[in-house]
Amino acid sequence: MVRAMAEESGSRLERMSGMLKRRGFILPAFEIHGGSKGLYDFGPNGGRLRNRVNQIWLDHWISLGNVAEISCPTITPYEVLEASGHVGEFSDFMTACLVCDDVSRADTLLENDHTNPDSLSKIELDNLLKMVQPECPSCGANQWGPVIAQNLMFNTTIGAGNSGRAAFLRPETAQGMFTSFPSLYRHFREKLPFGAIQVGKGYRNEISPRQGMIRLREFNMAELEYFIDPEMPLEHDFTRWSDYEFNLISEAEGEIKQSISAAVDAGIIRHGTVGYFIAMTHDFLAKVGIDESRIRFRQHETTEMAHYATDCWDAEILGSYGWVECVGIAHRGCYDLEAHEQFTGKSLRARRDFTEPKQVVVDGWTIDGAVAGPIFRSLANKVKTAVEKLPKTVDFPLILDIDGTPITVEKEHVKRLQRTETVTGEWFIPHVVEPAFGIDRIIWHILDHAYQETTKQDEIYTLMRLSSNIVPVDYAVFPLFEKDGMGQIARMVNDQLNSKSGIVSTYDSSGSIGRRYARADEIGIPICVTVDHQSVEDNTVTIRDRDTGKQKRVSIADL
RNA sequence: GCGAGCGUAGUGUAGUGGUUAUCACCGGGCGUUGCCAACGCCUGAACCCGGGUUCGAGUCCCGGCGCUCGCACCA
Repeated sequence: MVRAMAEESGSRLERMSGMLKRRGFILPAFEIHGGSKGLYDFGPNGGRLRNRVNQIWLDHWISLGNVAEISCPTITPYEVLEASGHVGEFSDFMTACLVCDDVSRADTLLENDHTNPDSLSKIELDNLLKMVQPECPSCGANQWGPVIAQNLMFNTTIGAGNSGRAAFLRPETAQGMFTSFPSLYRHFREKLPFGAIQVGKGYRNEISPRQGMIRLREFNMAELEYFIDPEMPLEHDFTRWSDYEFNLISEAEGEIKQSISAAVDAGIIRHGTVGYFIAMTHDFLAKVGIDESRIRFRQHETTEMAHYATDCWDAEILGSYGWVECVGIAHRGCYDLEAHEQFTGKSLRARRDFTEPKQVVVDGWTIDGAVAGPIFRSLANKVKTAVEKLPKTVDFPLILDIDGTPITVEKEHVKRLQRTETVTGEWFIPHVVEPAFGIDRIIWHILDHAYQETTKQDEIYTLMRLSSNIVPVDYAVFPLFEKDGMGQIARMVNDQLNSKSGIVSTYDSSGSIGRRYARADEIGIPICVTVDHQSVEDNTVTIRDRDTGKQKRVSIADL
């Protein structure tokens, strides 16, 4: 029984994949050259469907009112992804033997020469490799080429030859939004919370892409980075969802059905904004035609979460491959902005005014610039910083340790510093809540959920019950026959529909009328318009609903 | 990356070394039919790539590429 079901669903998957290829939804890319694993085309129907999904996604988040769309390059300099932690987490450092071309992991080669080679940077590995000259495990030589970060990110070079700058194709769109933070902060008049969204391509050089559209090497992603002040009270309105029970799998409670506000109040969802985005994500998925009963939200185990995240929920969708994670909603704390700030020294902060200004009494020492400056020269600034940290009770002269050098500070080098400052606010690194959508995986499940097989005269009849929000073609126009003027009327109706903005209509006159309806059903065209003999008399046509097959007669003018 | 299986028209397939590669659906044209894959005629379209064995390879062998499944990997 179970086996029979498995075989049944297996062949359904095969028939569906065949149909998606035949009808130009999704197909293997570059197939005439043998194809390439993990790369797919969206065909003439899939292309438009993808575009409409992207557009709905953008509109969905922009409707929040404090979210802006941006677009960043996919080519990303090495340093950006080094700062974000991707180089360390995402890749292995490889080096090629100059004699036999065999590639080895640099840290493995240096295992006997360093206590923790895994922790070394690329430059450190390069240097240590030149110094140690370890033996090549395959040929015994000891000449090594430059260290290259390799694996899950695609390497590339900006510019030509030796002067080129190391770079990657981005593994996610997020980093561009973090590095654009100063511009976003100004755009939003320096007021949190606000968000940046972006749809675009991401690249991961997966070791072994599998399962069709589920793991790709180049994929469409859509991410929102929502910047918040961790100390500001949240203002999320959950009333829209007060009657809706979400499928949640929480770390503590297991599988439960609960409203979002209840789950947030109970602390199951650890942050209100995460809860709000879970609800928003659910609405988006429903809008593009995902079956609501096949959506669930699963909380990451504490051990499975990235070390900096405080809460993370995946939206999982049930389809032909089981439950697949399609959206990740993570509270990332201040990790990303802080990482870029530390790496670049540029401020990525927002300002928070105190409710009442604070009086800060400064009572200590500082250097007397006129005297100490010429004496300490380039160290003067560091001496000043050190002196200002001293308590007011110290006696001079005293010896300070500046970068490992003992410096004697005489009484005439310093002066008392006493003043009262009024501090009106403080700078802090905003926290980030990030919903990240795998568009291809979502599209796969849209197609999977829409694909329906019924039986008609002992044959399998295929119907795509796509949401009219995202169908690639909105109308099909058929002349019952292409004679007696029906063809001309049908062409005119088709032109009229196509001239409307955002509407796509196709004209089809080949084969019997039933065959044309069947073709339209397989693409998921919601409305078929048929021009018949009566149309010639009174300018009416029949319109047929895809899902019910029901027809009614309307005037051409009313279309 | 390792192991196993597979690769034939757009799709699904038949083909155990021997004519011009099977069948169905499919696509296009014409005809016919008063609305749900009807029918007739005509027509289009394939052995993944490269080597080898052989008089002869879609078929056997080797390598590559791709697909599927397990193991590993999957911020």
